[in-house]
Amino acid sequence: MIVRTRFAPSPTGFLHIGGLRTALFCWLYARRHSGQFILRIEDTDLERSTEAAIQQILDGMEWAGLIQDEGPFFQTKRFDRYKEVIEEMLAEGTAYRCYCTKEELEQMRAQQTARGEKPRYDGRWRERTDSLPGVPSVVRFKNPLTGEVVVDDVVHGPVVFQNSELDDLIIARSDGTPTYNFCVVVDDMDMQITHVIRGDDHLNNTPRQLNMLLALGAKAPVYAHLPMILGADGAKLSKRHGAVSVLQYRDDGFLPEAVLNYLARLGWSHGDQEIFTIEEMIRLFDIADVNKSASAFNFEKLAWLNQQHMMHVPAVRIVPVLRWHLEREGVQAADEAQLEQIVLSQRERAKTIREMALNSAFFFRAPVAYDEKAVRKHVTADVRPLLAEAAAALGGLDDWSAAAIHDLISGLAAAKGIALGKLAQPIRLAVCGGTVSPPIDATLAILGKAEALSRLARAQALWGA
RNA sequence: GCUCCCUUCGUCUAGAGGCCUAGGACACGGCCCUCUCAAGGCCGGUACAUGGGUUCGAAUCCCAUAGGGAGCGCCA
Repeated sequence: MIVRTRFAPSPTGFLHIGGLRTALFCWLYARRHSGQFILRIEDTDLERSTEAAIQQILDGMEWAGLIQDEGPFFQTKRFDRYKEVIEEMLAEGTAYRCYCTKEELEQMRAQQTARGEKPRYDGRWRERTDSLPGVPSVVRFKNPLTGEVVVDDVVHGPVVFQNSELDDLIIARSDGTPTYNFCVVVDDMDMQITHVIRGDDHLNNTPRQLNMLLALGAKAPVYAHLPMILGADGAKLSKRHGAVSVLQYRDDGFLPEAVLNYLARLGWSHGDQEIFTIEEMIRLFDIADVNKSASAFNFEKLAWLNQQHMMHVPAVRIVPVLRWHLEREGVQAADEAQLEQIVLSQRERAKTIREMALNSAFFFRAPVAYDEKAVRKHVTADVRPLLAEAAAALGGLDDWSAAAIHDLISGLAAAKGIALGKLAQPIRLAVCGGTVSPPIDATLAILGKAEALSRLARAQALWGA
């Protein structure tokens, strides 16, 4: 059997972190079993689905690297097929027409609620064969009245539902269009989905879908219902904390592999390992090991993981991303080798690549202002001559490598009997404008001799050194 | 209201009856390293929701209770 999983978002909003995790688990499972991952857009809600949302989902999936083997399929393009199945069911008697008006149904529900019962359709048209001419009708699935349905869920274990709790759901609206639960069933059957992996908010829909699948003579897929992701405060994910587009994570400077790693570790683990490459996730991930309980989204841990990935991945992996973020800050950076050096020296001091870009802009723009307080503290009367001496010595340095620069500066500091910091900080201020940068030798080396010396000269003139 | 699901440090988790005076990670505090900021190393505190069983023995099994969540649409 070839494993076939699917991710089936509805384009009524952006792809957020919860959807991405569902997609990831589907994708990982398919990859691990050399199966196929199918992308299906569930756009039957014509009112709320938008073209922008579709594009946004596609972009998000691409950024994350979760590439489908088949699709994207669109349910709106399959209406003929759904209609065909509905006709079949009507003919076979597994579905029937119901002529209740919306008002009638509302009234029925109101009465049931008043009696403390669960609101549901009472089956008043189930056995009728007549029709009301001129009155619009819907088509309902004839759900079994007795017995039970067992959803043998991979993460939850067997979950039993009584058929008596289930009512006859509408599969075709009065305008003839099919409804969600029905489309899912037909699609999963037609697309030969073997493993349905989705959020556990769908667990309650599963027995109905299973009954329909059985009525259609299809083989039931394996189900796995994933726990939800909550906001940092433990409440439902909202726009305030994480329910933003996954593309926002790209814009904020996160690596897709870090986001995926973080998502994988939400509800799943492999011993004490925290950092996983994509390959490791594929090799080690199994839905059977997924937890049952919901988990809260923790931004700090994601940031930490992002930095871990930045430090572990080859620097060239980061270069184009850094370039992209620099450009968004209005900095044009052409030199590949220089960018690589920046990544190497900055990645342990930034949680995100955006932060790295912000911290590295000074390499491309000479400081226009200097941290006043720091200047007062570090550029004291006694160090001014030393600064001049250092600048002069650097001017005579032919080998502009970090090692040579380091030898020169620390040699000078030693000769003068002062701590390295006494000299490094003023130089740092002169070339960066602030007190934070990579080690001073690396900073100067990356800057280049000409640029470094010109910045030093400018600062000296300003400070009267 | 009814049905279904969930419950180990603040957070993510390990834990499949004795290996648990509950392990790891993020965050937090302290120390070390140190030219800044980081990164790194070491140390520290904090958790089995509650109550009953079962058992020689329970975080682990069973039952209640409590709390949280989902579903109950001509939405998906």
